[in-house]
Amino acid sequence: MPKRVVDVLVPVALDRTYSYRAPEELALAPGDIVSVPLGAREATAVVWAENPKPNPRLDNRLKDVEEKLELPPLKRELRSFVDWVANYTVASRGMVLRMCLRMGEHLGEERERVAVRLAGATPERMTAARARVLQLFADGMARGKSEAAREAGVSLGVIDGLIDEGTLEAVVLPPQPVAERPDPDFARADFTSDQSAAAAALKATIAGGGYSVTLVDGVTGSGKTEVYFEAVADTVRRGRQSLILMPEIALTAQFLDRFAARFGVRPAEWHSELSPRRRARTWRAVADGEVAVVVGARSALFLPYAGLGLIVVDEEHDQAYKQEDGVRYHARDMAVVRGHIARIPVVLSSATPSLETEVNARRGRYQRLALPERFGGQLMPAVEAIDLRHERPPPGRFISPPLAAAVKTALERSEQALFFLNRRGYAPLTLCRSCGFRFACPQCDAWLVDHRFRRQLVCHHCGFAMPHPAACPKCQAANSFVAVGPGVERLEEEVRALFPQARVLVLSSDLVATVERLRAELDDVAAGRLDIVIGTQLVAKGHHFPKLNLVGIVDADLGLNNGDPRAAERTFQLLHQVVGRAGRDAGVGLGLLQTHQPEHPVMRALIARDRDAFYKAEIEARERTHYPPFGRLASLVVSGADRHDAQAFARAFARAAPQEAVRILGPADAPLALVRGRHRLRLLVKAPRGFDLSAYLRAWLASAPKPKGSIKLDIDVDPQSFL
DNA sequence: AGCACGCCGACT
DNA sequence: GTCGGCGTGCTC
Repeated sequence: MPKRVVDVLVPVALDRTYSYRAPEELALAPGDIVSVPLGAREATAVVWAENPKPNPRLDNRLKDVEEKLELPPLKRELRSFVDWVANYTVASRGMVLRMCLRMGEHLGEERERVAVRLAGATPERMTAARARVLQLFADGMARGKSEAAREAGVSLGVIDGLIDEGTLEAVVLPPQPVAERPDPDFARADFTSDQSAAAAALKATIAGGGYSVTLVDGVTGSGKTEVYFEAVADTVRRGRQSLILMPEIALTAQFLDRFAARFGVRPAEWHSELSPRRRARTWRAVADGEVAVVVGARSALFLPYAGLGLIVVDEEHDQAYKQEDGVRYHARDMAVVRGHIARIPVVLSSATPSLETEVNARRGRYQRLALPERFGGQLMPAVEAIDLRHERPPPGRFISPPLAAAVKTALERSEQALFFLNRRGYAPLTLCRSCGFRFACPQCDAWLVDHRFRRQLVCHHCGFAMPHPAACPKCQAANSFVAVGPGVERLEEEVRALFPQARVLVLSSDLVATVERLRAELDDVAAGRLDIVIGTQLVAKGHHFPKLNLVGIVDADLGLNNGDPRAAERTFQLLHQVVGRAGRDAGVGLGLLQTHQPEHPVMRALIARDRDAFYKAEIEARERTHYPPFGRLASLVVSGADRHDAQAFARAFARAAPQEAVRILGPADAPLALVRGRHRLRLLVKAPRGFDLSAYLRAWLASAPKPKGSIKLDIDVDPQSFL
């Protein structure tokens, strides 16, 4: 009697399942997590299906399933989701499964947590630092070492010294639970009538528990979060799990505290910076259903929830939801898919919805809950343009006289001002005044950005960096370099010259030493210990600055003219968000946009505070050009070490395209034709709305030549970025 | 994605 | 003579 055979999906770059013999004693069923031999190694894999009729040609090649792991099986809901995502993104099912199994080293012992507490003996020598530590520990509580050092405001050395003296002792703590049970009734929200109405409507929508998509649409400060917290509370009451997706997890300490203020405890976190052990424990706790609420970055969408009951996508328009390497998926879109498969409600939240979501809401496919007012009666900031064609900054400067005057006034009123410039470093281009030489990256199609703080010229695409040379590499001229264009570091020089008395902080991702340090700096701003903040995108997100009343956008046109079909949408969303930082507690704020094109629909909509006008114009433009969501796109990027090989392959590949209702553009040089020493060509597939692009691409791949050697083909269904 | 197998350069 | 570079191809 031949053994039973099961088909197993292994988490490697394979689309197919492999068949294995199933030893009777393992009693395997679909979803079981197993260990199987794969080539020379062992792989943790998942039983995908029973195989009643194994291929006879495989008879003598079949291996046995090694063991069934002591883990909850993957539910059918998650398995269907894996199949769906793989099919849609044209990725292998194995690679999608891998995202679900990213649990790190789930086996092995729990590492001991060591804390310190008061042991009794007073130290022989008393110092001010030691006194602060003793005062902190006077309550008899045990604390983590670094935590204690931070709270007492001393270095770790002081704590260690006290342990050596026997004043403090180290104790082993029980493992910290992944998350405590949130209490849905911990704190009642104090709602405005708008919020109450929205919360009631949302609760009514999700009461049935079935699939639905709701857009919570409201400006920053209108209380969207508190409204969807009510949906989370109801989901907790029903004993189901909630997932809150966030674009950036590193910066959400404030968010976690807000959650704790409503539910009494912090939620479980899931993001790339979790330690392997914490990751493993969280994975397990999610799978066991011990965790009620997960707040996570996009990868949290692939966790094996025991009983998922709600998905919230916060800031649903954020670009960070698109995974740009490996399996290229959009977490917001896939959240809707998972919600559909799991038959649960999905909540999207945004002040500036993506065009896709806005169109779905207008068509009634998504329910819209509008929160038109700011919480506490604050008004949205006034927005004005500064026309750079008439109001020119002095030569080599970037702050126009009216913007400088407005900042001066704000400072005189003891208010804070923010300069927003979405460009890191000192200057985006350096050239030689005597011969015209420009510093370019040797392996990318990009200029090197001058980073004076790091004393380097840096490529923002591959990370290449070189010291700033003393003389021109081409004509040997000394002291002949000119910095062209502004970056935040250069802006800082200008700001310090204009406002020598002001306390200035530059916030830029490359200047962030640690997340802790950044949080401290953000707290300094919030507490009013700084007067002027100069920031990149980093300041647009997630942090509340109560004393900030003026926002100056140094280059509102930046990012508008790069040929990206989503440029207008992105610029609108970003500028809207940044301008919204102004005047959150201190009366009416002001946003000033320095622009060369005040007539542009983006600027006009921002100035008129007429969001609808922007959506109307942009929807019309997309409809006319058949761009998403009124048509579908896929991008195929061919790259290779040799330009001619890459070009030859791209052409041969294009010739193999099946003839259907699609238009194929290219191959043409990709917008960044050279990255990390690889030449890139792009094919763009434009298809009508509702066209099955994935099936088309799969058919194409099957009949087209396969990439060989260094040639690589990257497929991106629904591309977000055109760079 | 790993990992082995395989065929050409600088070392014990 | 071998160690090892990473190109190619397979994994039930």
